[in-house]
Amino acid sequence: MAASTLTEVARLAGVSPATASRVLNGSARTPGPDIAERVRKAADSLGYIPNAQAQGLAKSSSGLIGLIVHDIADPYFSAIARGVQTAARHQNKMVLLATTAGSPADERAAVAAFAARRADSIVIAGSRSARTTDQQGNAELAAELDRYCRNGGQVGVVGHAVVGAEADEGYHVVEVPNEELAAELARELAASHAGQFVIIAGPEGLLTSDDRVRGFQRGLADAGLSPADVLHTGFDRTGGYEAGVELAARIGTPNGSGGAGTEAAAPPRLCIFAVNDVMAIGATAALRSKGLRVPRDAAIAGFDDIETLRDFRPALSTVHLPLEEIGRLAVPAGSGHAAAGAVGVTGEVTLRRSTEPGGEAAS
Amino acid sequence: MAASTLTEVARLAGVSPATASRVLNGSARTPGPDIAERVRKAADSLGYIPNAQAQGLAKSSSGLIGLIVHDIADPYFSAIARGVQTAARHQNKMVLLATTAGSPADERAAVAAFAARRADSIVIAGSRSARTTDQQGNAELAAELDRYCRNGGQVGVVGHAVVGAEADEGYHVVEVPNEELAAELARELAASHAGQFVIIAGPEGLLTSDDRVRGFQRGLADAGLSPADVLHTGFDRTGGYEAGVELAARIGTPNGSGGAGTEAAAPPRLCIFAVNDVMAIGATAALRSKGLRVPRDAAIAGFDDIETLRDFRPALSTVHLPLEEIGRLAVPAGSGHAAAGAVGVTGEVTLRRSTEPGGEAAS
DNA sequence: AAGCAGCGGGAATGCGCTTTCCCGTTCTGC
DNA sequence: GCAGAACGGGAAAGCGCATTCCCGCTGCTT
Repeated sequence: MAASTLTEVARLAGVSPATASRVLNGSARTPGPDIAERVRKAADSLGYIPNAQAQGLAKSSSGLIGLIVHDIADPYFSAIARGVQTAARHQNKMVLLATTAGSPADERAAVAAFAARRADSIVIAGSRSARTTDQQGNAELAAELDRYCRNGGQVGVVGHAVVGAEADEGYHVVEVPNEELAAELARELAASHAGQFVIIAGPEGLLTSDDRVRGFQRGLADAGLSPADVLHTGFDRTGGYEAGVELAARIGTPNGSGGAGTEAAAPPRLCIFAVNDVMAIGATAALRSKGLRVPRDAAIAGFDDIETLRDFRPALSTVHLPLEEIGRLAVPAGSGHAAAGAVGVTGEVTLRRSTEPGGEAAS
Repeated sequence: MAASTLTEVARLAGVSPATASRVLNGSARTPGPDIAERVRKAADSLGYIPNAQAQGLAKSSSGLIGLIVHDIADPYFSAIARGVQTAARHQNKMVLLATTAGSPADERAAVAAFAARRADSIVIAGSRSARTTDQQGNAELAAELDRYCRNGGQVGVVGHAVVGAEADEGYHVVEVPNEELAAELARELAASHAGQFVIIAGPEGLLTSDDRVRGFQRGLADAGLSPADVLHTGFDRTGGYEAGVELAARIGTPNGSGGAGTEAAAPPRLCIFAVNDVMAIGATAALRSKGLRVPRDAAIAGFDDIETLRDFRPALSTVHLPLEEIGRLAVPAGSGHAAAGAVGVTGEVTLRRSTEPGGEAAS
């Protein structure tokens, strides 16, 4: 028993398909109430479900929003995805998901797939990469996006404009002030920390990471401090952990435990900035596994303010980002002319226990 | 400049649309190599992207997999979503996302929308509800699903068969042994805990929650203990927090802090089972906010083993569930006959610090 | 009373693609 | 050497729907 079609409904109702179509979708022309009723009843009794593909073909629009993320299980992306989903619902559209692990080639493929499905708009949430190995991929991605836009598609990008895209029409970006916020974080930390600063960064060339690093260094400079060491590693928990292991070695044996050959005087406490929360958590875990304690033996701060991590102890100092709102803003307005351009969001430096200056004293 | 069509490609290549179609999609009949080359070149130069809607319409299949979750930002669901996404990729299909907050009405609507898009299969990940207020909604959902299956759709359900669905063809469920695992958890905990047991459960009628509660009680009974108190609350962090506040009051002032009117002898330590990790975290936060410490003043265990929470301290005792695998298994096999039936996964009780018996003694 | 606007309904066309059917050609087998 | 098979290509018929155009009708104007 195949799904019933509009024609069947029309036949059952004793009207033409045209009329049936008119009553079942709010067309401009509304047939008489009696007929409408008949059609609706027929549709109901047949369990009629319009074929969205056919509708899309005829109207050339699909009610689809494409969403591209690196990894949907990453809390950063899933928070954004929630926002996108919310916005989609308001436009009553559905969201098509693609995960790409950040590979420009995969992203290009995803854009093409979305274009093939005639998605009304595309949201790209992942951080862009500027590595030379990705250069070609980025160019192709940009070309694909441009073509999509030229064909009337709308695209919203989180964070950074896609490298090399010629923002025609219908191309807008949600600007996240990563650099400014990181600078602010650095300044606030600098005010209360005497020790050295270290940055745990993502792979070089990952724009979001680079921005945050740059901002943090600038903030340090603003405070009259010299630049922090930068450790490049994976942009995830594992990366943070590995960097944490290295830093633990650098910090040395914690005071109080009877290590051999420890210096007599405690060195000034290290202050670690991990470019995202998940990395910060990983680093903290590594430190802990080496017998070090946060914030006693090292202060640590992250970025993003991931909700799931909010109950983590010591409470993680971080920069709050309105992730869900970012997701909402990233989806292009359904109706109306394409508002090309950029909207901004603001974050907030949120200092918590993990960078408490009193850390040295506390248990 | 509208997207170019197959016909344009064909014209440019000097062949018929039929031939062009045959070369651009692996049809059974492959045209001659010279012609194929010509067509491919034409397609390339035009930047041809096939219109998936039209293809779908013609082939009546869409390459879409519908995924229904309560909330994509919930780490439980996003982990499953990752698995689904992986499986989809292997079938090279795309996933369509719908979030419903667990409302059967919304789920029904989502299924209808998926059906309208002619999704090849649907995965329902959220826990089913058996509340009487949802009864009608559930029935409608079941009916919608049945219809979808009858029309050749495949559906995969995580956890529980949809109440009232008549498993025709193409309906399969990934069985999660919630009850057994909860029982096992209870038995293991019972072996080392002298104090009372309390369960923080989700809303009554939420099947996953009910199963876990039932299993835990059974495990307690197996160990010769009387049933635990059950607190029903929200199935999320907030619910856990609220329950935690109440339990904190029940536990009373922690030993050592100078509360007035504390009993002289420490009462046996409470052992709390929250039916999922996120709730357990919420409860822990509540306890902590009341000055209580885990596991010293209360032991606590969760369920799911959410990855993002793995660095939480005290490390949360829980039941590990292979969430990603569950997601993968939930998506119906793309090709081949619909393997109706059920596949099972196994979890593993994972005891960690939060229920350590030595908790009373440790700092 | 005749003419015209306006409306409710149907016939027909096309969206872009797949696929069946058909036809002309070349290759095979006896 | 010729019948028939096998093959390579094109014409055309949909897939299910929206929509334009058209037609007969009612109700109004002058």
